[in-house]
Amino acid sequence: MIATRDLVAELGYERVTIESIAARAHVGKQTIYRWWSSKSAILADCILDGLVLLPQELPPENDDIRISLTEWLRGALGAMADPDSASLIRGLTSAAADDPDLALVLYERLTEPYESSIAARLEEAAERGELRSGISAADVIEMLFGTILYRLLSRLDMGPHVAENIIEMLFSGLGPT
Amino acid sequence: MIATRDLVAELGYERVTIESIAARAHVGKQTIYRWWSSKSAILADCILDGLVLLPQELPPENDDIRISLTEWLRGALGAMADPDSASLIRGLTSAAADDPDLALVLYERLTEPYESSIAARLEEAAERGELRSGISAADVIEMLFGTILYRLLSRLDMGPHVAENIIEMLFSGLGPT
Amino acid sequence: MIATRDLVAELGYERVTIESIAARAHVGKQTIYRWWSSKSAILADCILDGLVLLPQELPPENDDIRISLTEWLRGALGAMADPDSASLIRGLTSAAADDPDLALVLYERLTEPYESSIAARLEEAAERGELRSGISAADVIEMLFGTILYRLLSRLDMGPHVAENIIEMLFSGLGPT
Amino acid sequence: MIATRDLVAELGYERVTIESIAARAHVGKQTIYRWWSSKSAILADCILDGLVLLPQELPPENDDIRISLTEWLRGALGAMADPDSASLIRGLTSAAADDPDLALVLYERLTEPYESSIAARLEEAAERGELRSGISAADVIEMLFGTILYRLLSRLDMGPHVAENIIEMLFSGLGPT
DNA sequence: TGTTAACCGAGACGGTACGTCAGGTCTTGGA
DNA sequence: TCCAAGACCTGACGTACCGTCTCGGTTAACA
Repeated sequence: MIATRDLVAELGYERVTIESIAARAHVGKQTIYRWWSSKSAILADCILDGLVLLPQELPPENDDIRISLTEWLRGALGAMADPDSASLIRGLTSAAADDPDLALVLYERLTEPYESSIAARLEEAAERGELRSGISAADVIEMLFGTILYRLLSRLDMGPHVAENIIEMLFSGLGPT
Repeated sequence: MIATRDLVAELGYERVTIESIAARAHVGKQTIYRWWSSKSAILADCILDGLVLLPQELPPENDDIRISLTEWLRGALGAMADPDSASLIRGLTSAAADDPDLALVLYERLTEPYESSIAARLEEAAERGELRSGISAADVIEMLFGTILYRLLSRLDMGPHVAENIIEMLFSGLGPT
Repeated sequence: MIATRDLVAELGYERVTIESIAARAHVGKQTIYRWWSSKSAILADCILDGLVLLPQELPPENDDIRISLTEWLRGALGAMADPDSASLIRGLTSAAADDPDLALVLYERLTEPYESSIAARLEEAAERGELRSGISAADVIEMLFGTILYRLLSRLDMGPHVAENIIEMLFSGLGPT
Repeated sequence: MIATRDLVAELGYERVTIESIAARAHVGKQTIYRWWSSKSAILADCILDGLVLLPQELPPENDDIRISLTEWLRGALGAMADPDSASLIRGLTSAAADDPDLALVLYERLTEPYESSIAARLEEAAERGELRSGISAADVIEMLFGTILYRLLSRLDMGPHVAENIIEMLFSGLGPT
């Protein structure tokens, strides 16, 4: 529901009411309850329908994997610099914290498109010798998403240099050279 | 306020009402409003007063840094395996997503005790040759906390082997050996 | 609203709360506020709907006017001897003291049925030579109602002999014989 | 308490709170509760202390009793024409309707000063042949006060001609000449 | 084309919690 | 020692939304 997404972006999840959604959509409250059982369920469907924008696709395959990831992360962080997007994602976070079902939907929706794609990219890169072997795409995604989420909630800087730092640390590792 | 912390742990942040806090604390509602302006402000004070338990201290200095971090992470993840603690942290997350002021308090309270301690440990470790140089403690903390948070919200596994995987990846990095 | 009338009779106007009315009527508070703007407005509607009982009709026409009035007054005072009725009327008084609109409704509702009836009776009686001419029915009603009200508020005796005393004084006047 | 009288005059009885009285008088709330048990009790004392204006004393003895009463009633009604006084008396009425104790105090304070005085005047007048004998001062006072109260609550006219009508009816009686 | 059924906006309903106000009691710190 | 100042518990206020439940008016399918 477009009205829902817009209202969450405008006001934040907590401040959006079902009545306000109904009013904004020029729809009766009952019509909403006919299809969804809760506010978070509406959001879950917004996500499934792709109404909530997620970070863009990975850059094309022929790139260096490190550059690929850096650009992707830069794009994702950049999207979060937009106040409405940030507000929306914080709303989703709030909703997911309260509702395990929504959390599951959100998790799958967020990771699915990336997991297979990134897994393939990492594998190819490993074959090209750009990476060491034995790396789990899920772990990488988890770490990157977790970091974005943490910065988002902490209202930390989302500037472009941040992406480079993170990828640098991720690639080089902490161990001695 | 102890009543607040307990209720958030029991019911989740959203389901806690100011009235229920007042009733649990055998206190008038007005007394709460006299001292705090919102539910999240109470939570912020709970955090500042140390009523909300955070993961335990780092292990003793003489350990290998990698083992130190692994154990610390294992402990932190283990704490999140307790449903009440997990519920409390999810509540804090939800509150922080809605209230920038609380987010700031929470962020500072969470990172302060670790930042200096971990920074020192990392520095010593680097001197002992266990780490490469130029590593930002803040970045490490951010990545670890972000990962914990992400797993918590996604209801992912918090088992002990997870800590090892993460530290392994973090130390080795993604780059080719 | 029957619940309102009963509660006012039981507890007195000041001690009746909108919440208690809502609870007694098994109704949400908002439903009451949707239809009435204040407690006194509810009472005004009770009066207009005839839910509040007023003293009975005048006795039949063929009576002597003095006996008629005496009996009517005795009946009215007798009704006030019932604690619930007395409490209800005191409640109306309290409400009327606070709310001019209610006072108007109450005044009209109280006097209307009597004014025309008593006026006609007085006129007939004057024609029969039982009364001197030039008497205003409104003034008589005002004096009788005022006296009842005063006795009611002062918790003075409402016994049957009182009616006779009052009518005696009213008919004979204070002047020398 | 002067502060009370002023506040009642300014705001009306209903809108005056004990807290506002305390604040205006630069006095602690407890000090007020030490001496009075309720807002209406304070007002009762205000009346007793003559801070609240009540109808003036009867005119001097050498007047004709009928003129005396007419002037007294005119004065009383005139005082009620002042919105502040009327509001105050309505407040007392409301309080008396709810609180039998206050009603008693108020009744005694209101009638006492008049009863003995009017009783004596009526007796003298009867001796001078201005009145018929056997008249109860209490009944006269009750009727006059009742009428004033009724007009006050009904928001009826308090103009000077009203006094004359009432006294005329009271003296002449309803019976045939 | 006219009748009927499903749908849906609008919004009233019984509720819960909100944040505020005032009541009456209890504690305290300065005169 | 007294008392203003004001925190405290209580309970009612009037409002915002909740999720449920009728209402009419419109639309679409069938007669």
